[in-house]
Amino acid sequence: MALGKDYPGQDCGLARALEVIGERWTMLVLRDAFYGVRRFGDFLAHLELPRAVLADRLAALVDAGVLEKRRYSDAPPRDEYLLTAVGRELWPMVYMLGQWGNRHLSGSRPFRVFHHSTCGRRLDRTGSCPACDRAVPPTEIEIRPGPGADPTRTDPVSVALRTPHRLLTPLST
Amino acid sequence: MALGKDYPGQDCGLARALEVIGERWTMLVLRDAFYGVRRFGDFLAHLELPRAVLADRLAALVDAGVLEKRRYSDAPPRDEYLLTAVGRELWPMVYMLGQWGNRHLSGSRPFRVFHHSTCGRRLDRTGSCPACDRAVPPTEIEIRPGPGADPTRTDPVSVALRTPHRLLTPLST
DNA sequence: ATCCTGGGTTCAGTGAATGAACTGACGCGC
DNA sequence: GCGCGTCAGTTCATTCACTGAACCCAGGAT
Repeated sequence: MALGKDYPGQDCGLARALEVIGERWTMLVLRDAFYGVRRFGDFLAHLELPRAVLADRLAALVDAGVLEKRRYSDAPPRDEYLLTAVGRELWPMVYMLGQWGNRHLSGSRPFRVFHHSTCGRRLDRTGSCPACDRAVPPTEIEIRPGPGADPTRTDPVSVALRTPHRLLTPLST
Repeated sequence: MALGKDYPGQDCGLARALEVIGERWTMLVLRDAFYGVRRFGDFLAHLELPRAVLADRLAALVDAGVLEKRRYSDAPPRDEYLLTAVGRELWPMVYMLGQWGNRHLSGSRPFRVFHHSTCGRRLDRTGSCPACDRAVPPTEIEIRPGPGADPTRTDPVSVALRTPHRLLTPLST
């Protein structure tokens, strides 16, 4: 968002939340993090956003405690970005917003569908399993390609997501 | 958001949703609409955003079918903005994001608290009533001032929200 | 020694947000 | 009829964030 990313006059938790995750691209970065994306280059290729913006967003999310930057290799030095416990609490909002968009704005052909990995049932619009009758945490969710998925994309993330995948687990490599 | 508000490469319901409600100020406009704000001037005074941005956001939300513009007076000509059924489906996201912000970013003093109007119990973090054990629709929610509310604001919306108020019902005038 | 890869930073150009000023339709008091 | 006030915008110069391309640097690989 341009010119002042915060909302100083709003005495409201929503305004505080939007100051952290309300900027352009940020929610999509988080979505990818839930999908298992951890590395700068993977975010970059999948989201097709300017590198400078990605670097800024990742740093802001780390700063806010939503992501954690962790070194997974010293030679060469490589870092990965992981959702913290605070960040993982955002899953219901990310999921429900995506479902809302699918229902009303996507011609109702879902791009990806989400199943409860332990029982196989497809999640309802609130993110609950109709069989188990409870909200399913992201660690128990399997993402599968849906009928609307774009088959032409060749970036590593799009390719990896063409096969079923458990949320929060890394995307190969 | 600056320079392209959409995410053309993202084959995802979340991206579609963010193109509609992901711009700066838009979620706060929706929050106010749930609180009962309906008129241009009330949004303007409560959100303290530039008039041009408000006009743009309201028009975009009407265009997307999230809000409905309805004439409530012919002389003088006056319109009000109401949430449509599609827009009202966004309540869980607005509520849960606000709760997440309260928990992690607001020093944990909530600005406003939400109760189930039929039984009086305070809603949990998912927007459900602990007593009735179900998700509460916004029409059954009463908003009350919380301990962190700013007592210095004098705009009509802030003043009206200092007394308990049912969501989606108009704020006096 | 040179190339390649991953993960950035720098920088000019663009376009959206800002805030103040202006417009226009109408109601009201005189 | 005339001025004043209100509501809902539109216009416009300025400011600042996003964009995309170029550049940088560390550490293998060749």
